[in-house]
Amino acid sequence: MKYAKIPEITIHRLSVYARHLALLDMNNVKLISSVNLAEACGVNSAQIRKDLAYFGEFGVRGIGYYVKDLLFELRKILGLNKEWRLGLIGVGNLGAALLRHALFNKQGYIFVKAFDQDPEKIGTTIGTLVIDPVEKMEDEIEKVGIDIGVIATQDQTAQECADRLVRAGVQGVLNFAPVQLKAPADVHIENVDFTLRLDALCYKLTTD
Amino acid sequence: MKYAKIPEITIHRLSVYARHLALLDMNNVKLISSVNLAEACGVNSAQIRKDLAYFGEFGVRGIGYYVKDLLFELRKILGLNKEWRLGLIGVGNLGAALLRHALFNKQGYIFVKAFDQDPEKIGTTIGTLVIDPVEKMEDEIEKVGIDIGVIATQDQTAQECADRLVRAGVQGVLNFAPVQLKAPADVHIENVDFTLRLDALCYKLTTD
DNA sequence: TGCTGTGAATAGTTTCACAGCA
DNA sequence: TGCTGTGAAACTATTCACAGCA
Repeated sequence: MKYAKIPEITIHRLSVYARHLALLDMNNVKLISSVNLAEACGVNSAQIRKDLAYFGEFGVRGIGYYVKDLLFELRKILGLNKEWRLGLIGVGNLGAALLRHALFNKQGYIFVKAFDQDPEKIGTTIGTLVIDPVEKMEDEIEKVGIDIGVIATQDQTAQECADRLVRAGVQGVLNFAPVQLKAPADVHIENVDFTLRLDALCYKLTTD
Repeated sequence: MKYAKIPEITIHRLSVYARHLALLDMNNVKLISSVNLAEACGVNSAQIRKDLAYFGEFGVRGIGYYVKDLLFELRKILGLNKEWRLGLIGVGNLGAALLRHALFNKQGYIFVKAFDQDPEKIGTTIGTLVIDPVEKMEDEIEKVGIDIGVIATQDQTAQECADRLVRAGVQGVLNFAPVQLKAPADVHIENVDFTLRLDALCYKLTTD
């Protein structure tokens, strides 16, 4: 399935396409052309065709793409055709909000563990999850198994958490702390950093 | 100050550099070379020098960059040398977490308004902010003035909120809803979309 | 000497334009 | 006819390599 090195940005766009296709599918749209999909996703239509071409031929010439089929293929490419087990580190404002966020469960993402260092929080429940002490992180992860660690701690503790996740054998990290985490090359880190986005907005608002 | 069209990605990196410089400054580091800063930020040193070259010459040959000076310049370039007034739309789990998030106030970002449609929430207080009804959005924004609207509503209402913000004259939008918002060209939209990041993680974990 | 600033070379990405096929 | 798939062209971004200067 993976012929060449796929650009990261292509993967991000596939995810956007998949999202829009899911919407179309929900509205019972059966067929879409690259031009229409491109318009909805804010890209050039050749872009979409090129992105898809990395992985195969999913369209029908003269017709377009069958929404359900393409959605299925994209979800398979992205690896979304399975359930992903998440572990949350840091149940502060943001962490708790993530736990309660409906979108996760809807999309095949499921939080199976939550850790915090605050004795006041340990043992309390959010949704159906009991908050465990960070000290038990390695043991608990070993026990239940998680695919992705979600770091939502204070900036200063983020690196330490990442190290513990790595030690526990976790290979994927979603990091909400605005710090540059260091980890071995085989560990994948994605940063969600809204302060960077805010800064970019300020730049644009300042210059134009 | 703005000679040519600056790539968006350069702006993002400047923000990362600024963050690291702030850290260095806090630790009383006076001087840093592009090689050292590059290492800390995970980029090539020529990249840093090129990024800076868009805006001027900030270094000293044979020496490097004075941390305080460069930080000051970067903050000026990004427009962070003023206070930015934010308005929150949607005080759900995520919205409330953002309001309580310390980082914002620390960095010159300040929430001055919060709106929600839920009658149960309207009139209640989070921190020092009273939650206003969405219906009053245009009036209230006119009254107090905000620079950036932060959308943290349900996906289905995000576009409507964006439209109202635009009508109220807001030119910057930080959107947390995983939808592609439409707005006039002079309105700047930045998306914070952690589901896209999660999808990218899944792809990487699936393929390697 | 040891750094920055930058032209030139390289690498990567997007768009065009059209052949090929249902 | 009207779309996809794709080679080629255009554009953009990154890295190299070194001149220039404190």
